Amino acid sequence: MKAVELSKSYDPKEFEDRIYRQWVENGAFHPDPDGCSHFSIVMPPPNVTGILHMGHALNNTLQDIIIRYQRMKGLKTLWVPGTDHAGIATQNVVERQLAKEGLRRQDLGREKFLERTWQVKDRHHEIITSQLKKMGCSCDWDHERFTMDEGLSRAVREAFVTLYERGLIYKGQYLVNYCPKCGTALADDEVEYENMPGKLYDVRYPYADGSGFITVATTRPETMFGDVAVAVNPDDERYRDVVGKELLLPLTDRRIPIIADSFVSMEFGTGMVKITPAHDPNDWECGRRHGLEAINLLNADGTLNGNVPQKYQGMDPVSARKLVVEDLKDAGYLVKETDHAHDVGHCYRCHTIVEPYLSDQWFVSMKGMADKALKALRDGDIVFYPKRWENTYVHWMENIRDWCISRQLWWGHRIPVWYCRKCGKMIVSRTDVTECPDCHSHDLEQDPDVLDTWFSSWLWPFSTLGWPDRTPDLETFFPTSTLVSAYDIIFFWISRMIMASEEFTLKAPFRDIVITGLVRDKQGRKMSKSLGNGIDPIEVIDLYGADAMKFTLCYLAAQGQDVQIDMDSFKMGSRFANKIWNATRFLLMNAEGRTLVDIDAGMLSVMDKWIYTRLARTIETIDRAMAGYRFNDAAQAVYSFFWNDFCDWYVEATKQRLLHGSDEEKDLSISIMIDLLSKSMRLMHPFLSFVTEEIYQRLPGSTGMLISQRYPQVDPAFDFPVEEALVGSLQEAVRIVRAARSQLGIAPEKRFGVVIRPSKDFTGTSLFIGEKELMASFMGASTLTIDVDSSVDVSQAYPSSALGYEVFCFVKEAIDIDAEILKLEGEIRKAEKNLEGTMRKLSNPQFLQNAKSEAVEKEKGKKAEFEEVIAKAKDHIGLLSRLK
RNA sequence: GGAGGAUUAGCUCAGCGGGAGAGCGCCUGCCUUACAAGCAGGAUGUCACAAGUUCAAUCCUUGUAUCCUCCACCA
Repeated sequence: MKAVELSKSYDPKEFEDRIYRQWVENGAFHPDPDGCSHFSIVMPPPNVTGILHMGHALNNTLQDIIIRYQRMKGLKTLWVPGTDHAGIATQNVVERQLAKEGLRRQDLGREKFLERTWQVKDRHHEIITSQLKKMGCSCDWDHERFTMDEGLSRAVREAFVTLYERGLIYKGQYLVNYCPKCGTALADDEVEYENMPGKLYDVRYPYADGSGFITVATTRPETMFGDVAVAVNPDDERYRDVVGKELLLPLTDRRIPIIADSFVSMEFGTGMVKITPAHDPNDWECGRRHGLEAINLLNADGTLNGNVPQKYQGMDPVSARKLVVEDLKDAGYLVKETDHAHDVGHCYRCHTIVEPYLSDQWFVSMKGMADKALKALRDGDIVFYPKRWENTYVHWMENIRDWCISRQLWWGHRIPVWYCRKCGKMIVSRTDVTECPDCHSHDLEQDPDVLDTWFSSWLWPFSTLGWPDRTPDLETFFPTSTLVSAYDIIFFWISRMIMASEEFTLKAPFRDIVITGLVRDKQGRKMSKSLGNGIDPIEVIDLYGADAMKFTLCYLAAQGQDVQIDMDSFKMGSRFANKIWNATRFLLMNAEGRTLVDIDAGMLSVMDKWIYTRLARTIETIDRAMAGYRFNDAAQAVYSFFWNDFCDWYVEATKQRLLHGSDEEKDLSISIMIDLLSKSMRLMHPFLSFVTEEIYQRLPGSTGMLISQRYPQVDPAFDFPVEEALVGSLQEAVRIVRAARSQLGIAPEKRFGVVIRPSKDFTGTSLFIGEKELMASFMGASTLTIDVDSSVDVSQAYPSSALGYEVFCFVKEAIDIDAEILKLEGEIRKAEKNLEGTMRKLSNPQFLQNAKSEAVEKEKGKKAEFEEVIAKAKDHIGLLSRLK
């Protein structure tokens, strides 16, 4: 057989792109039509505002691992990729560009602005998909979607109109969170609160009848022009008599009443609150309870409007506050100001201070949907990994508020509502409307607002599969199997997808919800553009390769925990990929000219049996880990199997046979190794996709692509637990001699005699005798004698002990006898202490009664073990003393 | 004000009822014809603190401390 040679050093650049192209060209990412059952994932669509960061890399790495694993398990797998139009965020990007040219979006007009935004979308989309490909994501590109493509736009309209028809969408004037910079309403959860220093102002409001004044406390004196009352707690003894009296609002001459409402805290401030319904959510509620008017003070750009005195008009609230405070002070109304830190809402996109703003908006009524979503969890239709996120989910669902879905933006799905300019009729429609059904006028105007981005992404798991049509894809792949997402969008996205799915399809959108941690830098800070501490996945790939990145992330991704990394972290994965490469290179070198033979269990040596058994245990570990989405456990299992078991022990043990054996031995040996290597490639493929594919295709006997091969399963004919344990003893003996050599400072090239003296009941004696040469070579021993009956005189040797046997090294000249005796005495003390603990347990009747029988047996075993250690150590001290 | 997470080797983190682990770093010795991105050996831990449950606690319960998230919010 002519073996293919691997290039001398591992260079992922040489093959990663080529392999990816090959996968795509061969349709390897398409669902296997013959797959037994389906397995599907929809990718959380990245925003087209930017490029992918490490969080995306982690997220998509884990999805790719799951998908590749399930695909190799023989399932019909589909991974749907796509991108999100990200309304506010993308519009902001374009507006920033325009600002650099000194333009506003209004200067371009809606149509031109959208054209430009589509260009930005296209550019970022291009980058994002190329990044996903570089990472090796095995998503089905034929299924790629965009939240504003034609099909998804239709789904959005369908959802909107259906909800409207069910009475779950309504329009009205409400107090909403409003970002003056973005010029749009925001949903409650799009507001981020930040603690900021501020002042609490005590302001006098005089009675209208001139009989004195009361004092209110406020952090926002500039909103006083919108005050419609002052409220006190009805149980507040201090103010019982003043309820119902009228006040004169300072700086104006408006009269407002004092009312009683139990939301007012008696402890805070003066116990008197100014009620400004148009500018505070609590006041809004209070105003509604008392039938009070709401006076809006703001323009759409966040400046003060005509409802405030002339001199403040057009100012922004912060500057107006200063001036109002000055004026109050001058007029003698300001009693005092105290420092008062409080949380101020900011826009999650542009970080401007958000104002409560009274405006006409569209809302979705959420309560009923939340109940269904809660039921889905209770019924076990959805399961969170890790489980603790269920609390967060339940808490949010139980406290849900109606969702403001209209945005005063241009980029997004236009609200499918038309108004007749002639008769004023409102038409909600799935299709574009050109004629009023009532008055037949053609003078119609579509609602200028667009929908919240999340109103399209909450449909993602089924809209991407063809909903509202009952497509074959929808029939086959919905509900999807698993969702992988970071915890920061549980509310925005995950919860809402569950609600939408239950509402529109009567099913949960996915069963398993895998919540990943966030990627942080080594200082534990979230990676962000503003901090400049982000790591670019592409830079990692350029430096170390996609496999190195993927494997490292997987290895570090303990379920739900944040991962802290820097550029150097990826060396770990890189070294591992390099190790795989070189091990393969060695085997292929030795495959040159050999004839591969079929392997059956009868041909196996004890080391062969051992490594096959290690493989079986590793497969089990990975299956268990993957079933529970414990990716780090799976990564650890493949790492230690391949590196520690396969390379360090098995390949080393087999080298003699491979390099110096007979032709038959060489043929058999290389055949087994190629088989193991091939299985290892399958085993590792989900975690290191490129390098395993590249290697697999060069292995003799390989057919097709690795990506489409079956995942290894435990083969009972190649599972030898007894031999596995015996080789464990053999390894221990080797370690003892190596350690003795190292600790006694004996040069590597120095060879010496070793005697192993097994105890009578040791089960490994015949194995040791059979593998004498192998052990001697591992130990660097010149001779190895294994002698149960102790006919060899060991009085001149350096003694060590293990469970079941003793090891004697003939290196008398190197021994520091006194130091060794001290060491042995230490060992005895330690063993005696351990023995004491064990004896305490064994003499405790409660332990014998209550503990599991395995625990008792183990304890008995330990007793014998400690006794053996002590006896041998004492014996060895005797031997060493005689050496003096 | 609620909820959750973290606290284990110098660093980053696994483990989570029955004798403390990994990677990196460090020390010692080796370029042993796959790999110096390597091989062999080694050192390092009151498993945050305090009580409790248990025959047995790094692991379960409660409390404390420090750090970090999220949610709610009294002007």
